[in-house]
Amino acid sequence: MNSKKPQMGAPKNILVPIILLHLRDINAYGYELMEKLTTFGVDSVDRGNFYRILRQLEKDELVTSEWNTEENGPAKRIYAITEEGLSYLDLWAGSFGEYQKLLTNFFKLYNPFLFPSTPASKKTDEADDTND
Amino acid sequence: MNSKKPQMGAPKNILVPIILLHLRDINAYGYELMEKLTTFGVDSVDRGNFYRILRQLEKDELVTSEWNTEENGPAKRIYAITEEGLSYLDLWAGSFGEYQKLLTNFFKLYNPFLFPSTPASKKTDEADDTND
DNA sequence: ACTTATAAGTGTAATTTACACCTATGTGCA
DNA sequence: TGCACATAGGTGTAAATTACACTTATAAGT
Repeated sequence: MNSKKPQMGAPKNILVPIILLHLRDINAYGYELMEKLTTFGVDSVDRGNFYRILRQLEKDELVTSEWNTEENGPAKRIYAITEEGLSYLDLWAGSFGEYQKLLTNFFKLYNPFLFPSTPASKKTDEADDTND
Repeated sequence: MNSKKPQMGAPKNILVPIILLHLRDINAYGYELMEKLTTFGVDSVDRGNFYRILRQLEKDELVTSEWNTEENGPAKRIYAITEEGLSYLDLWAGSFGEYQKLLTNFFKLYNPFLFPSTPASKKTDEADDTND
């Protein structure tokens, strides 16, 4: 059994469901996954942490892995999702609705007039990444 | 200056923007805020942590506080949002778009057919808390 | 006086994350 | 050959965050 269920309120580690989601489609190794996540929208994944997450997922039996020494270069540890992993993914996606409700509430209160269901009239435009 | 800006990737403490959002409308004390958050959709706020967050917000000058000893019962520490707090709130709400994009990507990949604009056919139903 | 509800706060262990570093393989090249 | 470099996986550990339990204090009801 997995020792940690997706406890809502705030998604502590969104990397986990994203990793599982990618593994649902294709088996992949860590380095490969990190690249995919970057194109997916995750900015700067910490490599050290990432590998540790993968090992933890394997401990929790949400994924399995085996070495691939066929190709050139360093050996790759190929990960595959398990049935349990698929269940976890569904569970997460389902219970995530709670969090989404919270966010909907937030934006309703934040700006009751410009509700983000019509992103046409976003006053922030594209230049909103002005974080110092 | 605030020592911590809303660093995207994953909202570590969604309580902060929610607190500020409520304080934008009305000045309130901690206990009161906690009740509001519960109705808002936040499940089980840890009291200890909550008060500590408020003090931290004050240190960061996103809010100010003063004692109210007028009314009966224990003295209340009334919080009010500052200009900096308002700025922070806007900054958070703006940069949160990145995270939302991530979530949109997730659900696009999770189920390309049933996009979560129609949550009618959720197969997980309500009875999904069958964890250990 | 004692109990309960409200209000704010502290102590601290566990968890999570960030940052830096380490091992190892293969390729290119000088 | 020997060195730098890119890939691939991994560890150590301090900082940050969170969860859980506990404490102080005021007022109301009995």
